Amino acid sequence: MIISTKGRYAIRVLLDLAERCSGDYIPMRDIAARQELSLKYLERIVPLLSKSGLVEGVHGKGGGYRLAIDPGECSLWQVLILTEGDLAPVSCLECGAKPCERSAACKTLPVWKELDRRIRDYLQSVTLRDLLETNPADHYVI
Amino acid sequence: MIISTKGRYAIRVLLDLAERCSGDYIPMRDIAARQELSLKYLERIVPLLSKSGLVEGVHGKGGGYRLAIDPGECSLWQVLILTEGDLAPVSCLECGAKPCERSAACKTLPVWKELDRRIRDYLQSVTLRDLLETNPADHYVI
DNA sequence: CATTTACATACTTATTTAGTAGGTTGGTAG
DNA sequence: CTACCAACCTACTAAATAAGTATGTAAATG
Repeated sequence: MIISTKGRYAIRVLLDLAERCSGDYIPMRDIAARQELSLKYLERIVPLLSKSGLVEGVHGKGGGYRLAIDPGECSLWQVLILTEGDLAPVSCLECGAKPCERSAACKTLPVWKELDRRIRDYLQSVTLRDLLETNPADHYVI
Repeated sequence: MIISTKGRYAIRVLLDLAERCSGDYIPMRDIAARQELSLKYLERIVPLLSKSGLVEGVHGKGGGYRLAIDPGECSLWQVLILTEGDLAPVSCLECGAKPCERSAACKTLPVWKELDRRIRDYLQSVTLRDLLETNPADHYVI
């Protein structure tokens, strides 16, 4: 598993916000209820999105969150690196990993790099808007 | 991280065996030394490959392991599912995960399925032989 | 029978995951 | 001004996973 609940929930919150972007602020309490997720847990996740300017939060009555970006301009990759920190498929590619002495001769490293690239490419190619337009019923398992 | 040391070490062991497949049995002690990996840890990993017929082990003096398959016929995916059990990018896709009640309406699920498919496709497309032929120096980071 | 090597089981230590608990800060309505 | 609401912060916890170690047993060879 590369992507934990943190990243998945973050995307669901953003989609929920995108689906009802009237300009009003939507309290996390509502989103947690709709998405059937722990409010307390979401309250730990969403500030990560807030700090990076993906959403803006307003305190107090009538407050809540509002999408601060165009869903078409926000890729899943962008969201996931905020919450997961890193999506490296192997620990040797994690940012901050101490450089491996065998890397120059490592026959497997190129595969991990290519896998990493493919994962990043795909997740960068999918935006929140793409998911909004998705009708899950259109997809069937092959 | 989807792929732990278990899977990565398994591949390195298989490559080591493939590089010197004279028909002789090669003791894990030698491979551990060459690859600079813990012998004891490898002794826990390699039986997984042995049970599935990727390698054959022979006890006693002159014993060790020998590749039992054609490196060109063995994909990395095949090796990794043996050692990792599962390479699902999200827990909802892990085999044995309890089916999610929201899955029919879940707008994110198709993305995870497609990501899963791309990871599997790539890892199925790379064989041990491909890695043998690899000269790591040919690859540069972009 | 002694040595060598594969194979098995149980433990350990650190980290990560998926939250909970309990508060503080800032803004709104009455 | 005060009650309320909602964002935000910090610390904690329980369970699982990762990455090994330790200590054996089983089988083959010389």
